[in-house]
Amino acid sequence: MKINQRHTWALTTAEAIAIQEKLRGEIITTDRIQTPVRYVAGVDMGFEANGTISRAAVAVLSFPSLQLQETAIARRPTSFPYIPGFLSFREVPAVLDALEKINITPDIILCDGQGIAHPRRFGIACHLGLIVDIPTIGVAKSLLIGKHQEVPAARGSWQLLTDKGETIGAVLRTRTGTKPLYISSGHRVSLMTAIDYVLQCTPKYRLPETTRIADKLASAKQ
DNA sequence: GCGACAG
DNA sequence: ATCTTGTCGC
Repeated sequence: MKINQRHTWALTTAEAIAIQEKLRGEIITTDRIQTPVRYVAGVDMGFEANGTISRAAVAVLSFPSLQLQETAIARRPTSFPYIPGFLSFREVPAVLDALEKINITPDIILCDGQGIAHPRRFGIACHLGLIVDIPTIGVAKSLLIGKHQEVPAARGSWQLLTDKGETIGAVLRTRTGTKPLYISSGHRVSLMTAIDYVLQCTPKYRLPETTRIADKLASAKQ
């Protein structure tokens, strides 16, 4: 698929903050999804050589059948350190390389990390969604920011995630008795719709099938 | 100043 | 994320 970059990636944290604060205004948190949704993609990262090489993997699955359709892997030198709040500057460049190799344009992308559940409301799902202009959902395995009440143990249970009086996402139990996932709008997807798609993509395990497959690809070097 | 802190 | 074996539990 085609990709139109919005800015360069060799940045200081001060420049990164300026970009986040500028681009956050373009984020759409209501549904602007091409329906019916036929393809859902998952992206995940792996690192090699003490973290100096970034490896991104993309898996495109059919929806709602969740059958694997296409995969791609991309490698490139890591150019930004891991700093909480700036994950997209470290991971998005390699993810874009991998997405460029994909022939099927996904209708929705599930990202490994937060969407607007971020200190400046601009997590990796927002950043990626804005650049590729495809609906994105933030699916994080742990909390970055926000508070929430205890989530009941049953699959499908969820609680709102809030910060400074704002709703920024939801904490969702995708499998009974396992740790919940942190869901938030990336771009062009509302929170309720995000919860719905994440549940439809987790028929059996805690993590969405999309990210599970991308995860295997990103780990299985090659 | 003291914690918290996606992957 | 990554370094790493066996082990506890459904």
